[in-house]
Amino acid sequence: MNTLDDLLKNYVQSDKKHFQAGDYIFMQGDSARYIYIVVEGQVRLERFTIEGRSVIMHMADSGESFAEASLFSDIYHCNAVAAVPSEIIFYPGDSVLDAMSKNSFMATQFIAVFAHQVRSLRTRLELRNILSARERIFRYLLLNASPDSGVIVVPVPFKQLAVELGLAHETFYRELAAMEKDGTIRRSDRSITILRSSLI
Amino acid sequence: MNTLDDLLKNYVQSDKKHFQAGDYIFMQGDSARYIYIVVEGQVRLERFTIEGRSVIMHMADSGESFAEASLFSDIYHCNAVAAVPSEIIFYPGDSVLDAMSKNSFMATQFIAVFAHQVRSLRTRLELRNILSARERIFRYLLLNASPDSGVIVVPVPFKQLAVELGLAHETFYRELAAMEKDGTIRRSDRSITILRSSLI
DNA sequence: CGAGTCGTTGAACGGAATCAATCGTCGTGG
DNA sequence: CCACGACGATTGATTCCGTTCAACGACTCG
Repeated sequence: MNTLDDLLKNYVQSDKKHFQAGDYIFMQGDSARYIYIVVEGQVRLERFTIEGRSVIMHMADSGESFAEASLFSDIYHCNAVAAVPSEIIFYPGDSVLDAMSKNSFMATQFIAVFAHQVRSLRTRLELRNILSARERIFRYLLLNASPDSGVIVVPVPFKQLAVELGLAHETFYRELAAMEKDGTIRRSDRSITILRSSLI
Repeated sequence: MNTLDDLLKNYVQSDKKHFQAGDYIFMQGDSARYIYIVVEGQVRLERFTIEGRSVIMHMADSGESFAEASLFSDIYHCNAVAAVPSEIIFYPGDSVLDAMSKNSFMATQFIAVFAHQVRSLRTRLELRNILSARERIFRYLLLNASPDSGVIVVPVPFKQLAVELGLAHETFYRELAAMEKDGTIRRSDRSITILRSSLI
């Protein structure tokens, strides 16, 4: 039970809808009614600023939820736009709040999901403080390796992992190749094994 | 009511303690009993990995909470070490859970705090995807400017803001000076005014 | 069998980190 | 009360390494 969707689907009725690339899911100032889950696709959250410029606040990928803060606000404070054709689930905010007030176990689970997410985001942010691509990748591997075997199974294409790590995919592949060459790791398809901690 | 401390102090009794730099607040594997708030100082959250290496997961600064996930775990999954002399508040996890189950309003507030934090972390992470220092700073300013006046009041030393933006402070000062010179912003002490959107 | 995407490697460029030095301010203690 | 140290703010010069552009092979899917 790591995602909001896993939790909410047990307690609250939802709706589902498809959006074309460029479609608005909601706009800044609209009354905040729903929490959303990206089933498939990608959603861009952007805020209008002075002079009509927009600034990207977040890109929600498939599996992620967004606009959770709408539970506690009357209006949305940003736009949500489908960046690619996307399948989106809607949970009515008032139903969610209602379920929480009636079911403290569900409320607790809700907090657990958020606490987990906060921890994960903090760690990702901390990784970005590491300048060296090599070191950043290596620390990521250390953090995600199974403690006993030192194996990491990457559930997504490496290209996407590079994005998550904030690296150009070319750099990522290059460093991975270098680390394999010097015996730091071993690769086979989607799994990586840490052999030794080259860098101290 | 934006922080856990603001919320919890109304419902749960806490304890306070001082730590010297290097002191352990808890260690990986200890039974998870408390949620913590950094009143003053800085705490390093680190995880031991294979071969006894440790990887930093997060640096908690003053005002921040940490180990919130301990509410839902039997043991801590990382070490917490005071990086500098620090003043730390403890909230017993079971008391917090108890308060939440008895008071659904408090539980809802708890979720609001987390939702806010998640949104904030996502935005910070998204900012880091911007390669150019100039653009990164400028987008930060746009996001944090008062919508009408375009004024940003920075509550911390610029040096610290540079850290939050993931830039060397020299780079930060340089770009700020350049932006002031070319008329993009105006500065006076701790407040910055956006004059025009130089970059499109 | 093409279109699209992942994976991979090479070469060149640019810009941010780094090292270094200086100034101003604030607090502190002798 | 002044000397000193600590730290923020600032600017200059240099280095380095990650991005970018480019090109190619492998593989999948329609």
